[in-house]
Amino acid sequence: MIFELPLFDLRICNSDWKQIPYFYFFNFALMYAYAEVVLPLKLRTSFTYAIPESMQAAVVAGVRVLVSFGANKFYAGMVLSCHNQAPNYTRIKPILEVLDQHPILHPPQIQLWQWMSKYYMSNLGEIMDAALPNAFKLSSERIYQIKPNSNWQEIPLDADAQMLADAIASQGHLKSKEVQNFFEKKSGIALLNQLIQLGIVEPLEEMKDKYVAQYEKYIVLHPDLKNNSEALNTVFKSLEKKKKEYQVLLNYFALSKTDERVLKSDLIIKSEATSAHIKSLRDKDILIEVLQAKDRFDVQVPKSDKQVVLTEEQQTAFDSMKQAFETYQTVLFRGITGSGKTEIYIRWLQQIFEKGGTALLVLPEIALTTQIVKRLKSYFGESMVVYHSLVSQNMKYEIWNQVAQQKIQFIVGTRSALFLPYQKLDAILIDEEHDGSLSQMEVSPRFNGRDCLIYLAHQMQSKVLLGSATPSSESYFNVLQKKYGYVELLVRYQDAATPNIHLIDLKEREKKHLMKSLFSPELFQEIENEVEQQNQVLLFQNRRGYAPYIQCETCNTAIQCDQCDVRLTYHSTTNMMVCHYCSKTFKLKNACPTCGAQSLKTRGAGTQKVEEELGLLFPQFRISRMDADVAKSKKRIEDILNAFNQGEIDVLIGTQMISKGLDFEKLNTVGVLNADTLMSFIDYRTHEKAFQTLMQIIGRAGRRANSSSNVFLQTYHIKDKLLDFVVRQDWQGFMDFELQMRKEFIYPPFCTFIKIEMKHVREELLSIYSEAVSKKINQTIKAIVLGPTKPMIARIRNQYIRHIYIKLPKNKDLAQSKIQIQEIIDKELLLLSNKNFSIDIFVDC
DNA sequence: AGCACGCCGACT
DNA sequence: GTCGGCGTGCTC
Repeated sequence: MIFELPLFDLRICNSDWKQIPYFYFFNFALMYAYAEVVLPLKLRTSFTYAIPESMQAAVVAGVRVLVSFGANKFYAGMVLSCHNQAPNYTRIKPILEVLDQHPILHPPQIQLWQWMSKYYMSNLGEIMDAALPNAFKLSSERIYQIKPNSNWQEIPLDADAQMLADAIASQGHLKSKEVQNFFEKKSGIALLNQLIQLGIVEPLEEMKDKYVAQYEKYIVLHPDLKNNSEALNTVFKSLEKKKKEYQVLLNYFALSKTDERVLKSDLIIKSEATSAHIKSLRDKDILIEVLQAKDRFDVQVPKSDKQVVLTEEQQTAFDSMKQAFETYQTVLFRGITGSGKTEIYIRWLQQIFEKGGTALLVLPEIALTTQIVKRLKSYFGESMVVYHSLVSQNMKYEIWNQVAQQKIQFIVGTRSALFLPYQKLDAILIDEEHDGSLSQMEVSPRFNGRDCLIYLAHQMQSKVLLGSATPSSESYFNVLQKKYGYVELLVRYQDAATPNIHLIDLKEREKKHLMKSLFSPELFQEIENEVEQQNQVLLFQNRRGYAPYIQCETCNTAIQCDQCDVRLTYHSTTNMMVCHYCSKTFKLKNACPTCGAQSLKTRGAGTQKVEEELGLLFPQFRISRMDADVAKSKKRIEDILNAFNQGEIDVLIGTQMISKGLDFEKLNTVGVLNADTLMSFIDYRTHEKAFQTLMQIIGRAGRRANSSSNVFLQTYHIKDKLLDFVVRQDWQGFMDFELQMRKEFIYPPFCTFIKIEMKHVREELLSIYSEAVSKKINQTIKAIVLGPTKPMIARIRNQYIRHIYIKLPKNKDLAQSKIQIQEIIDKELLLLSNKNFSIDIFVDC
């Protein structure tokens, strides 16, 4: 015996010694026969692939591999682990190619994905899809092309087949979808099969990069004209008769002050020109067009060593935060609006970086927080990297790789930044930790980003700072449970006055006929006074459109969407009725569809109506509106905010969108036209969200020192306890009350709350299935099971909906219970003839 | 998810 | 009689 054999586990080699490669004995630690691979599909399991000998060294957890899947698909999958546990099926495909030289995930991410998959009952494939930038995603697509060397032109074909063959030949190739839709009415598949059988066309799997670089057109002044005022003068003179082109050139100079590259679309909009005008200028060698990949938005500020100066109160808060971190890994920091939370973040970050540490700062939707990004950039300059949904795919790819190689010290990002491949983070700061934009609710995987980050922090032993003016009930509960440390900062920076809050009883004002349209006399008066003093007003109405519904005065029916159980919203800008749930639009009718009477009336008020009514009352005011309809582009949002900032708007009307991050000097008055729309009970979180939103809106007013500011809350429910807490700005009181209610009625954080949403086009089938699942869960699991219930909106896009709610006790059985629930859902589905159910599971949302 | 395979209505 | 509709099951 010359060398020692490593310990050998007989279970893992299928007791067939011949199968073990000889080098197995020499390099035991590196030799694995199989890899667990996640594919970017909605499948519940990972898949086992064989690792070819030649790839032994290259296939490790965290690299992407190219694999074949099914009859003829190829995907880039992610290796989760390598092992020698032979699966109990025979057909094991080999990995075809290793796509990454170095892992693009580290152990904390692999752990996180697996935790998320279990905790949120979602598929690993979906998590992978959500986590990776598109540049890392590859999949094959079936295409059809003319067989090389085919003598198809000599084969007689009927007219349609000939047309299809010609199309394929001229296009090079067609996709299945394109073939299907090739002929107006009938499908082209049959003809395609004919062509394949005749040996004219062959199917092929084309690997396609899902990532398409986003290019944008920029306009630059022709180099000959740069710094050549003489030539420029001549050019301007030559354009005297071409007014539009003259305009365009003028606007180019206006826009190019900060950057010589001006976005073509900006220039066109600003000059109210067309691309023809620009083309004309290009032809005259005055402007040139450049194509460039979309940049990350770069705030060009040089790095400085400037120190933050903390006020006495801020310093105290900072010190107690540091102290709290001695005991706790996570600290909740409650800093009221305008108290200067950012200064404290900056100071802490500076201390971390001085020691060579790394940090992640997560902010809500970055679009509205450019101000904070600019400020951070002025402190951290180039060492700070911004990562959010608007960053180009190119840049995301690059940032991802740099993080994986630990080259980045400081990331500022939105929710998606939590997936970056950190190996170690010293600090994770989550600003507005209560904010909804931290969780992904719309599509699976549905997760709470804050909770994922806390899990991640646990993996990496990072300190976590949760900041908010109105912390969430979950985080506050953790403070009460002594799981988190707690720090407050309740003094406004520079003694800015706290706004006065006026509750206004709409019932009473209406009874006395005091209302001026949608405005109480108090709010009306205040708007008038403020604008006259050149101050600005923000009006909040939580509904977009003109009227939330249209009702017939004769038969009292409201007009509904034909595929959802939802009343249609009337939009005055387009003169259409819109379903806010499926986005279907309808022409406005004169007569009631139910009784035929011509007595349709708009009911309620959306932002468009507020805008119109206000315009009628104050025709001289400059009024603007910001809601999802206006703000379809980031540019549009910025334009409105800039205009408001520069005092070009007197009154801004908006939905939730305007409740966040707006800090304006001259904004002293905020009006909430109907606070009740926030409070109509939808789920157990409604009150908490309403409280947070109202507090946030209040925070918009009076961020300037030495001036009194006013907030008007109009409501029909003047006695509502929630409004009482809002008026007193009593977060603590509200939370204590809310937690008491949650405890009494057993809601989170006193249980784990799971919602199962089931949909089907046939209501009877849905009832049968949902009843069965509910009953089974009730029998099998120790939990409170509610439902199935018909939700308030019981049908969307022709699909009927049922909800089952499960309150699981927070104990050791939790993970097991979730598995059981999933099993029941699957098993009951197998018992049914029709399986076209859509089932969505929400955990903790 | 996507795609192949399989069983029933409206057409040549 | 077929074509092609969708409903069902499988993918390492």
